Amino acid sequence: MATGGGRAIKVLNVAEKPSVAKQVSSILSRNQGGLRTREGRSRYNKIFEFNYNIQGQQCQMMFTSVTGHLMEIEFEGRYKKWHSCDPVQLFEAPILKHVPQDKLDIKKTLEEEARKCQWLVLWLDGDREGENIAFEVVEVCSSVNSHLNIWRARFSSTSDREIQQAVQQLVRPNQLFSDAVDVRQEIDLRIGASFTRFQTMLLKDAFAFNFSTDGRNLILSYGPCQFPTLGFVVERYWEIQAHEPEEFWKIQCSHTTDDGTANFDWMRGHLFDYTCAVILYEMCVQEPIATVTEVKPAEKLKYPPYPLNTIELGKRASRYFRMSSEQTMKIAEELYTSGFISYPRTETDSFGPGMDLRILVQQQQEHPEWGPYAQRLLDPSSGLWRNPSNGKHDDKAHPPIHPTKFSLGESNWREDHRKIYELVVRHYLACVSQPAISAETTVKMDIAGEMFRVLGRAIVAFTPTSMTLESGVTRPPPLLSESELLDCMDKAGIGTDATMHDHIKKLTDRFYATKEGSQFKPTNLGEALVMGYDGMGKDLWRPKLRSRMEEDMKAVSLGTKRKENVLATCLQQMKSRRDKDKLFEAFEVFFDRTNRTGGDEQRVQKCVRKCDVCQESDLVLKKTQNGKFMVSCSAYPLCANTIWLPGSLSEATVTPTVCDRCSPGPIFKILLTFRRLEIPPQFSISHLGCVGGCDDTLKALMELSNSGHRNSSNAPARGVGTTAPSRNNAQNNQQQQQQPRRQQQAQQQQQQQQQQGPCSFCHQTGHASSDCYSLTSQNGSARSQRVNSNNGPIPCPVCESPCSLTTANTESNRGRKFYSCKSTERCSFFVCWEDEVPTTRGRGSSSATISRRGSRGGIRSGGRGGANGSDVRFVSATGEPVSGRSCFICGDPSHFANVCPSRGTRN
DNA sequence: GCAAGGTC
Repeated sequence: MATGGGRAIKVLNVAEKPSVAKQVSSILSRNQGGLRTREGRSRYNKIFEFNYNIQGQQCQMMFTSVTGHLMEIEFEGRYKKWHSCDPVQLFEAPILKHVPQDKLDIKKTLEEEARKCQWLVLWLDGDREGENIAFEVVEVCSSVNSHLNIWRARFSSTSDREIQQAVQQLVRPNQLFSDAVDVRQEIDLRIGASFTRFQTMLLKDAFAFNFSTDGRNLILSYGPCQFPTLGFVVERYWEIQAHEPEEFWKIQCSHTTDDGTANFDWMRGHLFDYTCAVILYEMCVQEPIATVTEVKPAEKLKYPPYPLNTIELGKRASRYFRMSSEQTMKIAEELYTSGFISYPRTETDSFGPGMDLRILVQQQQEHPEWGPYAQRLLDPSSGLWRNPSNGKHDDKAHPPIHPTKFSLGESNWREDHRKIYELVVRHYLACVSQPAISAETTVKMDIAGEMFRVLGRAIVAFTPTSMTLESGVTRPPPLLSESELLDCMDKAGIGTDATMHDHIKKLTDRFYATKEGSQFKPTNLGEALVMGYDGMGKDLWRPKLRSRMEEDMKAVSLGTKRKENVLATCLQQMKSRRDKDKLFEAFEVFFDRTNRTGGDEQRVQKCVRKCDVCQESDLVLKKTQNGKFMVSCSAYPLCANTIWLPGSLSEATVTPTVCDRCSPGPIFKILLTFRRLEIPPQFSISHLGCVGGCDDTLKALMELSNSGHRNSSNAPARGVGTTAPSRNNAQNNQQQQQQPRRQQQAQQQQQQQQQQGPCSFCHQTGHASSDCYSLTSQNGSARSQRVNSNNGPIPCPVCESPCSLTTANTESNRGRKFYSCKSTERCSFFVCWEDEVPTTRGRGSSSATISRRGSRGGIRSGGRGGANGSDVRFVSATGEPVSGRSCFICGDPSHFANVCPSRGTRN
């Protein structure tokens, strides 16, 4: 660094935001003969002036700021309009970097000041974006003063020590860090703009969307952050949809004394196998003395949270107040600008060594609610104080969010300001506190080898007051909450702490998701988009794409990958991913088609005749995306004249042959090719047809198609304005969407069957010939098993389905036989035999069928219920053996325990 | 009319 004693040089200092310019100026100007402030061209970005000595060089410091990025990138003029080019061209279209209109004031200030200066010192934040902004400032300043000596101040917080150190150890800006951001910007712009234009223009008019856009223009945007965010919401929704409730069983045990009731948890949790649960339950009721094996008093410490950063603030505000992350940031921003809390956009969750943490507590002593606690914290005799533990995040620019000024609540605060301020204060007080201590006693006990546990009770030995076998069902997870969503995004590196809430808000703004309380539910549109992109490549909506990009950016910033290579590879990969068909397929699941041309619906389009309705345009042959052919007016939607051709068509081509019978002409004949299996045998698969009315063959086939012949189109043979697909209104579509998928499938199947007409084999309705029972019986599957029961599994006495014979494998019940119906979905037959299966019922299988299920740690559910006159042995609730048919819960001989009214009848 | 990232 050049040094010298002589004349003072003029130094232009630029910070990323006005607050930093002010803070740094006030630190550096201390004891330097005063700080002067003057206005710049931009009303927010003042200029501070003071004298300072940098390594022996006397400097006249001018300190101003920008407000984040000074420049933006955009496509060259001729590519700006949506219809100016094929969106795919945006992958290569020239890009310009320029200072936008609203930043011109700042640019002017920089130019004016730079002309006067010899040095430029860049005080931008210490991250990649900061480095990129630094180069934007360099570009503006160098353009008016090419002799500037350019320096970079590196500081990780605005503490006095850091700032003093940074100014004495100036370095050069890092071009590689800045390059990484250039790559990110270009990729985001090209991918975002190209995919957004592509899918908006393709889909917007091609489908009838069943929601209101509140008068706004519908934009189907794609972005490398917004899509993974949507993906998290949709993925959870699909998980809920796919959940199949499964029944489980658990032993509930309690003990009541004068002090109250202690409910013990079965340490197995629950089992999915009723048979096994019954065996274990029986063992317990047979030997009901509970032996307490362990009484363990323990002191539990609840540690304070890490210091607060933006993501944690968002998560906590959502959890405590159900406040959206967007609203939280807005309020936090307002509290920050009015000086009550520190800068709210920070990753940092640890306090640096320079901060006076006690002063912040002292400020809070007067508060009526938490003031007394703050006083105790400061009292050394209380032993409450503890230096905060540190998290692992540090953005090197800001401290964790903390209160900076005391307030009892300001007159202009709304309830949300009060809540967020209180959250920040309480979180801070917690951070500097000792852990909370709670006393907890764990009691473990053993009943017949089964372990139970209760927390917080001191019990020594006893007989359980009640012991029951309870059933329950597994439940799906809840919809994704905002707090969970922020967590998912944080873990996957989607967005930054300052932009996460924007990506979340975008989901609702774009009608991709709705917010119910604090939970997100995808709309049909959101689900359709993710489904479409899933077909194009799962990574397009999963967080991996962004993570991979992040890795590449990191490599660019370290110099291990070249900027140009990363850009070219990434864009090339994305360019090839567009797939119209996949998007159409997905949207057709959720929405009805319009006849407006949004996409490439008209794969075949040729004039057949002049339209006989509007008398102006042509009737043309069209093929829809789902393969149906129609002849319709090219003036649609002004004229809706449409003739639907048979659904059994595989191909159709307009020929130059003119019909010599129909008028007014010319009417061109269409070469029709049918699918053999879908038309009656007497018809030829190839036919030169006429839509003018003379063609009896075509009429017959259209008639068949219309009458619900197998695989026919459901659309009318001819109609005006009635050309919509079978799901013909949005409300219907909406209702359908709300039903579980399985139910929809069943309904669709039923509808298909109704449309199919009678089975061609047995001439009965309700099924297709491919599913005809008369065929399956010939194949010797289910029916032959029943017919041939002497050699096969034992038939269930209730429903005749095969039954299984299970041998218990528990230590004390090893060898006991359980006989249950395999059709557990439909039949509840279940019975326990003391000895072997009665020989009169045929030969039984001897293999044990108990199998463990890994993920749930339970055992597959078996049969249940039943009332059969066999030799059954059960025990009563008091432990006495009950022979014959009695219920072992209440002892009533008229029913079995599994249908005992005392615990409710199932099935 | 499009992205994501700064910040006021």
